[in-house]
Amino acid sequence: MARTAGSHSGITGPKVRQAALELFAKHGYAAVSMRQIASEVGVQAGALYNYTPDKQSLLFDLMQSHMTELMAALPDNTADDPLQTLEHFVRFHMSFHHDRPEAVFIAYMELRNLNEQNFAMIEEMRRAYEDRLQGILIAGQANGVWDVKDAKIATFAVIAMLTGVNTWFRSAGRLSLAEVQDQYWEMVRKAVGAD
Amino acid sequence: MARTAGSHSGITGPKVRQAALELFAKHGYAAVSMRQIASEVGVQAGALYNYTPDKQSLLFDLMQSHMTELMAALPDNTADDPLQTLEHFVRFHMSFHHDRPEAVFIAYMELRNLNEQNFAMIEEMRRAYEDRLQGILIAGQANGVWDVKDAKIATFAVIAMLTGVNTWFRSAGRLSLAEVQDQYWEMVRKAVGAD
DNA sequence: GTCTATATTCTGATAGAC
DNA sequence: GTCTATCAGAATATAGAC
Repeated sequence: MARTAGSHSGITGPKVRQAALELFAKHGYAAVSMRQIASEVGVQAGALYNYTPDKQSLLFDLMQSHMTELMAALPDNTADDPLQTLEHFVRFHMSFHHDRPEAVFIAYMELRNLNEQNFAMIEEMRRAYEDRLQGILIAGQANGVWDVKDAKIATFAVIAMLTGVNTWFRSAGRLSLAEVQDQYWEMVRKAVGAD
Repeated sequence: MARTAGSHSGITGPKVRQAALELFAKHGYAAVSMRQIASEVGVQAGALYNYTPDKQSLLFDLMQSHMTELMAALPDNTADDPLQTLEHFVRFHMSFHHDRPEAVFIAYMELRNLNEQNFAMIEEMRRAYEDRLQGILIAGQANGVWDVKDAKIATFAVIAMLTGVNTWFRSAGRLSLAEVQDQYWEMVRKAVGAD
């Protein structure tokens, strides 16, 4: 998008983040230059440094925002029925991840490009999210609603299965997201041994 | 590892591939320079070009070798019992992927760094592999051994679930691979609705 | 087959004008 | 807040000596 030199849109900050999100998701953090991001936004490379101290912070901000939004959007585990709580989690995870494929992709692919301190912060947020599912699985186990041998392993299995949908699902395809959600929920329900 | 300048080990080719495998898996294709690979091997950067025409070919060779080995190692679907065939696939997938974490990581993470033609070749091999699992699921469905609504979706779900083990499993951890295989097989068996 | 040296282009980041 | 110009270094790949 061409811009008049020196003009002030007032929304350059968000545009920088959006351009970085798209380019990092498409080509990878290491393969994208600050000049490419600037070109996408419509400014010169130097102007980016009004919005981020460096490239690493840009990546971290994107990942941190994503994880914060994920935790904020996650419904509380307040349903009386563990089976219903698990179903809510499954459907929530699938729809949330479906809505932001670029951020999800970056969150999984660019962990190794975070510096040590930033990596630790993102990992902690990821663990907190996984703990929510693990808590649901433990609760249902305690109540005899289902039968999982090891809640931690089941947590990993379910999250990997659900997140994998992003690699193949396309809205224009054979099935709607709702249909895919139904089928994944059925597989999860059976996998944990619920009736 | 230091090397005497000009010495001829006779195994530089494999060492180049091994160094690239490790470095690409650890830091990502785009983040690794030919100089880094050369340094790991113990030669100067220019010498690498006796073994690969360019960096892209090095990546492609690693991924193609991995997929070729995967297809070659995959057992034929010749068991009489579909349930046993599926169990063999699950255990094979888990142990094969456990044995070569670097190659698996690269095969999943670096697809976007392949050029168009190389990408098409790798994708075709991946599809052939997925088709093998899909064939198993369709056969068991036809025989009434289990009940999967959509074999393609179940294929994606199972592969994502199994491959995800590589992101967390460590041999030194709480559980052995055999124990994890048992638990994943139980979850897969239940998920497809087999007795 | 490996070396050294180099061509050419690109990189993240900064300085100072406006 | 954005520009132009620039620094210092790193990138892939090649050429030619040995």
